Amino acid sequence: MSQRALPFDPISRAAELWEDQVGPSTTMAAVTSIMRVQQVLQSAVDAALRPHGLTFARFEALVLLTFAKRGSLPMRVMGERLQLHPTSVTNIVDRLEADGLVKRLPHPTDRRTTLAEITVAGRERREAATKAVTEIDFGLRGLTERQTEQLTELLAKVRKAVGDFED
Amino acid sequence: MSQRALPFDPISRAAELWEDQVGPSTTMAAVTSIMRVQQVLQSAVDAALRPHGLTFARFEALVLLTFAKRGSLPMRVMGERLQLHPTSVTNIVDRLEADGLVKRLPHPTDRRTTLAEITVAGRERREAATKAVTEIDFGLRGLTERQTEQLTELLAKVRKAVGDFED
DNA sequence: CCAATATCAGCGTTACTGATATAG
DNA sequence: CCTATATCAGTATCGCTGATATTG
Repeated sequence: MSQRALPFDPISRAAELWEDQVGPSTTMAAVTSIMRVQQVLQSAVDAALRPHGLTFARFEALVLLTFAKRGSLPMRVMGERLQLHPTSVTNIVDRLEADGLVKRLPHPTDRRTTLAEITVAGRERREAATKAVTEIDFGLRGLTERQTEQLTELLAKVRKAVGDFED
Repeated sequence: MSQRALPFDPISRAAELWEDQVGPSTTMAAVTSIMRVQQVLQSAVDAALRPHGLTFARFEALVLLTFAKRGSLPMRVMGERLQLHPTSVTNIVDRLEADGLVKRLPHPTDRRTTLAEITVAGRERREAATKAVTEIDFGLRGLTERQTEQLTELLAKVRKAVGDFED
């Protein structure tokens, strides 16, 4: 993150100037807002996870494996679900494996693919980490339950329109 | 970005499992959604800006300077407005200056501070880049004008609650 | 012969820490 | 003496490209 609070809303200010000098500002304001909030949430969550030796990306990977039937998934599938580049999956699993939270296993039938399986230590770490992030509400504040759901719904429209999923 | 569309909404799916096995999922779903959408927008915007030799961070810096009275601002102020770490400001201004889009100037009264001033080339580049990102609507799709405004409003609540600004 | 999976080396970007020089 | 501003060196994360080995 950084610095202190500004005495005005920088995005709203920028939107006014943009409207005057550039053009319609609705989209620009929304996009800038998402960028800013993401940054805030990311650093809040990372700070909460740091004592547990995890980043949000690694935490998400652990959660995904926790939910998997046998606690394991092909690395390709992990990348698909988490929207990660194949090399990023390799990197994240590397780090998790080095910490003993995940174990690489050969796929029973397809010898090209590698399974990542969460270990007992991984499940324990995931649980402690979950406690840490839920305690700070993932850094998200200022919204009612209803508004939080509204936000998720609006973002789902975007994700769908952008081809994140079909349904 | 990565890969193809999933046949289901991965966040909605994760929320169900989270609800069953972990706890309330409202906040988690919203935060994950923001992270995902930010990622999508970031890569869309960066792709549009790449031909212009800019990243979104550098583009934002150029826009900020465009709006400044004399086209210049102290680097500290830039960091404040853009919520950037001081070393990131140095880095970004370095790159912009190397491309001739910005020029460092001594502050007239306070000799500790350095001004970054946008050049004529910088203004031209900003304009071309603006065209590029507005043409793709900053990567934002699937929302009506009203919904886009709603999104901005919800995120403003968060930014305010989180101390991004006072007002 | 072609496609898929995972890895590796390497590059670019940004965030951060800690240290430093200069100036108020 | 203390604080503020900007920079530098160095580290970590992550995204991506291009290349490679292995397997289907």
